[in-house]
Amino acid sequence: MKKKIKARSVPFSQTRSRHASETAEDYVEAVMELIEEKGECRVLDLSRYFNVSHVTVSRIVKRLQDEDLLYSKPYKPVELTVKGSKLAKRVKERHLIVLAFLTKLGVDKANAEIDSEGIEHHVGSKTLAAMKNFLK
Amino acid sequence: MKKKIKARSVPFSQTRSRHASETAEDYVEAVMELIEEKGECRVLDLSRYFNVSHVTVSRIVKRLQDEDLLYSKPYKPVELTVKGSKLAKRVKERHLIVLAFLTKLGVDKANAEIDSEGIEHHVGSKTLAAMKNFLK
DNA sequence: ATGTAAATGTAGCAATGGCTACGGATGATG
DNA sequence: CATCATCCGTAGCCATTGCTACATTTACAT
Repeated sequence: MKKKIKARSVPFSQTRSRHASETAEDYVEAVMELIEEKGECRVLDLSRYFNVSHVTVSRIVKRLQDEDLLYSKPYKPVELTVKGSKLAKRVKERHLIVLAFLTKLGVDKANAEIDSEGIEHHVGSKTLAAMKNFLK
Repeated sequence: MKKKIKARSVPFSQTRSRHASETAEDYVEAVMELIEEKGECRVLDLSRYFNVSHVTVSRIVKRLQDEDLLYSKPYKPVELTVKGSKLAKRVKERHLIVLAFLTKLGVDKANAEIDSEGIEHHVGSKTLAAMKNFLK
């Protein structure tokens, strides 16, 4: 009599690990932008960028160092590893595509920027390709 | 000499509270779907749906009861409050629009389902309107 | 060279969402 | 009405991401 419960489509994307990956993507992207903008990226730059305390930033930076995405010595600027730099480029490119896509769809700049920051982490390769295609 | 750090566009969407809202949206939507599908929604139905343990579900259900979105008595099915039901309807409608949108964009069904579940939480009213317009 | 302000680190707390292990409640079946 | 499988709650652990308060380091100015 029981109906089988349809499991959701992303069985292994447990919330916690998915969120940790999103954080990593946000941070490497921010570090790359900040280095481009002002030559270096300090913990406080990141805390202002994300509107969180420097404590939160420094703990996350530590974790991303363990994941070989960032590196920095105490009291020194944060830099990207080769791996982090590659990830940052992919993330930024994806972000720009999503932003351009929403804009072309007719969303105003302010809302396109807000929504693209949330949406970008969930755009898979197929959806990204479809967006690129729409932009042509 | 210092450049001003451009704060990100969503200053108050701190990661933690944003994630808690997404969880609420996912749960009310799931409860509504499960009640439609099989007449009632048990904790174990939700744990199978989300692929998490029943303990995780029951803690989240408790929190959402405090937020007046769900209610249930011990060992009884989970039900939606009026507030939860309204939220669920909005969320489901938005979900369906995002799914239809991605499909019309040319994304295959499987990927459209996966991505829409992540994207839906970040689609603001302006973007949603643009998607609806595209569907016409 | 020294002192001070700014930047960063450390300690420790809370909320959220994962888990296992265990025990109590419910309901169907004999 | 007793038993047993299933369902659910509780206890207690961990990780992540918030925070405040306090300590330390750095760097610049005098």
